[in-house]
Amino acid sequence: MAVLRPSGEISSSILQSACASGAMAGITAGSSAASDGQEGGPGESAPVESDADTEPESAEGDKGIRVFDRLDDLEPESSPPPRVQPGIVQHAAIDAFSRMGKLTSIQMPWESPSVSAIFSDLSATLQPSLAACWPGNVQNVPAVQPQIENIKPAVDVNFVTAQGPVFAKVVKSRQGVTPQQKRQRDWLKAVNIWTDVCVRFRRECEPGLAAKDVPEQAAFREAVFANVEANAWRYVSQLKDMEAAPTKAEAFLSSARFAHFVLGFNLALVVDSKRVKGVAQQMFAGKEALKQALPLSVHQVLQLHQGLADVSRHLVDRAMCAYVLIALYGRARHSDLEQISSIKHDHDKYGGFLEILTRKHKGAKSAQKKSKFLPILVPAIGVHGKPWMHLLVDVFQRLSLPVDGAIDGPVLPAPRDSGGEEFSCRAIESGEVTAFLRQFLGLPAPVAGERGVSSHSLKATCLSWVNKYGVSDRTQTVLGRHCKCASTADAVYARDMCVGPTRELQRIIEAIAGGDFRPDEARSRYFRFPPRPPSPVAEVLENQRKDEESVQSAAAELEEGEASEPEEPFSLSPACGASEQDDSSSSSSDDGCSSSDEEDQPPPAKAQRLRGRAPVNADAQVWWVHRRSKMLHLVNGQKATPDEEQIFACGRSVSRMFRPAEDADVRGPVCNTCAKNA
DNA sequence: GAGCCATTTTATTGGCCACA
DNA sequence: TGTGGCCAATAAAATGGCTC
Repeated sequence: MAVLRPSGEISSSILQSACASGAMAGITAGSSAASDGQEGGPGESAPVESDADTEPESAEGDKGIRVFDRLDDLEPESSPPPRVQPGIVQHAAIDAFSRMGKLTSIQMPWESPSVSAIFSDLSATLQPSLAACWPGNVQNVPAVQPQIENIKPAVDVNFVTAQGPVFAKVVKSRQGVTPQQKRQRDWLKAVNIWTDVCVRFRRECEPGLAAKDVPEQAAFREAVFANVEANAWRYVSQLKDMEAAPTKAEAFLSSARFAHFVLGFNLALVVDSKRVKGVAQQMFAGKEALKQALPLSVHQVLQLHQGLADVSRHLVDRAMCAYVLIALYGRARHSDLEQISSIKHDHDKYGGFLEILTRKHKGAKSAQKKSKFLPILVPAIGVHGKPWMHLLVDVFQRLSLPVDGAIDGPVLPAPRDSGGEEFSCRAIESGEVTAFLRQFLGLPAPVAGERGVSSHSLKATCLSWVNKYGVSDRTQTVLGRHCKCASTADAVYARDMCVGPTRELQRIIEAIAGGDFRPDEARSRYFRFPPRPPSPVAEVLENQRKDEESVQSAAAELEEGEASEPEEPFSLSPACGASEQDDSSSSSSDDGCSSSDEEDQPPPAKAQRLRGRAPVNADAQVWWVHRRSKMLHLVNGQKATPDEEQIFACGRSVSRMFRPAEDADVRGPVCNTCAKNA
């Protein structure tokens, strides 16, 4: 009897029940990664329900829940199963079973047109008998349905199509589904599909278990499953001959691995097959070269600042400009801002940061990382040399959008109508941000094969600047918010760790504002020559600040005789933003503090390992070999500049661990990534 | 057939882990 | 510690279905 702890192992148990026997090896309860599948699913945050009143301990003494030991348990029983105590994961799995009869997306091999023609006379007996036949009390369990807001489509949108606010042209009319609800819906769907596969496999493919097994079906089963590796190889070979998408065979192998290692299908011959993997990799190597989103130019960022400050524009357009600037200066993915925890303001008209905390981000995969906040520090001074946070606060407050304290939702929800007075609970989507950027900046749609400017450009822009400016690898790594930076630090430490690099970014932004750094120019003209330190704008503002500080200090001494206190945080009142909008022509951050921060910084970390493709000149390819592993790597043999670091096509740097390959080396193993990128 | 929306497919990128 | 490989999350493009 499988006894399940209320930790969500029901999903694996059900799949185990569905899979265990014959062609499918059983899954060890409690060890299956399927139980980990709730990670990232709705079970991650929802508490497991308990019902101690109805759930006495099992005979084994485990306070678990007996759900289904075998699939046979799913057959109608004269007496209902003794106990059901579903938590959210259990609900999901039960709900998946309750929907089985509705699922038609999975086409079993014998249902394909060609094979079904052969077995057409068996259609009556091969009809999947998947009508739900669940124990009564299971049906009584309230299935977890996403509480989708406004099931009726929010089609109360009557967007202006001609001249009008940009957001009205790019924001789509969609159901108001929160990011959590969307995540839960996708998760349930995945559970449904895999459960469908498992149950139908067992019902119809295992000898003796099909409702009405017939000789023809058994023969077909034998033909298909007795030589599963050969069939898999024929399939991927066919994909290659058909010139299918380069990743399709790899995707097939990934599915086979999941089915084998997680669900317990006995597919070892497939996942270990050299020839299947070989064909998949040959196809994968045919992928087109990497085309990353273009970073925004300084001029385009200035346009966004202008849009935010332009009072003649629609408030929602200004809010979207502010959102884009937050993502840009915060080096945030669109998804990082989709479900934030809180916003904290720590800035004044001289600089500082907007601090956003989020727990839902791309790096949050392990349970440990999910428990940590990802701090996003946004510099308060823009490339126009002025503070801009007060405009953000002003616009958001006018729209009644939360901009301080706990948020627990998206930074910018999608407007519900063209009036921009109401907002849906759903977050603005990445596609809408991309469309807004292109519309607002007047950029044409990228030509086929190019990425152009997209929401990805927001994360890439500042990182491109710091890269061109030549800051340390550690600073780039922290600013890029790569998880390795926070892997050994708790949330508070990670937040403090970001301050120094973000100040460094602020100085780069000020250098751009002062004209000392021009990232959009050719490499040889990035920096002003001769250098002009410090910039007049920064100098004037610094003097202004010192003057004000001296006045405040003198006043404080006169009044209280106390030591000067820290500056007050930036006022969030609308009046503050409006009054200070125009009187500060430029600004700079506190360089004095940043220098001390630099001294406190730990020694630079080792260079970040680059991933993805590095450009390789087809006419100048040189193979190198790793001295120890004898693995061959490909490098572009022509440097753009003599001091340029050489990078392999796999993204690794050329080091003394490598040497140019000789004839004797060419039979050695080849780096798959280099081969793909060649 | 155009336009819109939802879904599916493909591409990108960072994390994690095994192994030498 | 360096290296290779796999997985997961996400973005964006492609596709399909529906309505007018």
